[in-house]
Amino acid sequence: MTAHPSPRAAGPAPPAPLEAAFFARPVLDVARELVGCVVEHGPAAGVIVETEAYHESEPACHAHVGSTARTHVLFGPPGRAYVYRSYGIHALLNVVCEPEGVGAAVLIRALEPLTGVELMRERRGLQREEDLCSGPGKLTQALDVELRHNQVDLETGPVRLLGAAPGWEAPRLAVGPRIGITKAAELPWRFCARDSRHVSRPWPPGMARAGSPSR
DNA sequence: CATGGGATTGACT
DNA sequence: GTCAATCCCATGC
Repeated sequence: MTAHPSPRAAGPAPPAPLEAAFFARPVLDVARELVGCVVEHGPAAGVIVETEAYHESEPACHAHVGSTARTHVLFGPPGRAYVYRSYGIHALLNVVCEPEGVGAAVLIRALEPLTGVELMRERRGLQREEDLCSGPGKLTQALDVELRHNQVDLETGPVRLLGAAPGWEAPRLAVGPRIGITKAAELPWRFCARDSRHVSRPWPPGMARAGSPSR
């Protein structure tokens, strides 16, 4: 608006899109490190505060049955979206991981709203910020992610996955079993930002915790 | 071609 | 705490 824009006037530089090489690694590493990264669709974006890992070697993963019309994308190039309909109602967003040929993905389970919060409120029909993206079906509604985004390249968009948000470079994590599954339910493959009020479910008391996203 | 099972959510007892 | 809504798709006849 004025003649002397300061480099800091617009806030920190937005993170760059994550590249395919980031996702072409063990799915557990990617699931841990995605906490703190940003999902963006047009004007709406949020910081990932909860993920789960899925791998073809265990039966909770859709890729466990092999490559079918539904699971084909899971075996394809890393960094693409796998979006499927859950319980006939909700679209759930995953990122394909591991090298091409290996069926694996990270489920994005919850976000902390970052931009476009009013648009999220309209889409969700709710006001409380903690209710907008605190679940895998909620965040897709808030970001308008649908089945048409299946197989989208998350580096180029329109739905994009960006690097760590400012201040989220190494969030403390809580680790525990995945939610809502009956098979391989014992594996501790769920990763949450510790103490976040935007996770899909309150953290059960006495559950194992870990301090750092990696190493 | 018929059937059944979900990586959920919101409303209700 | 319980439960129904609703649709994609894997499986089996």
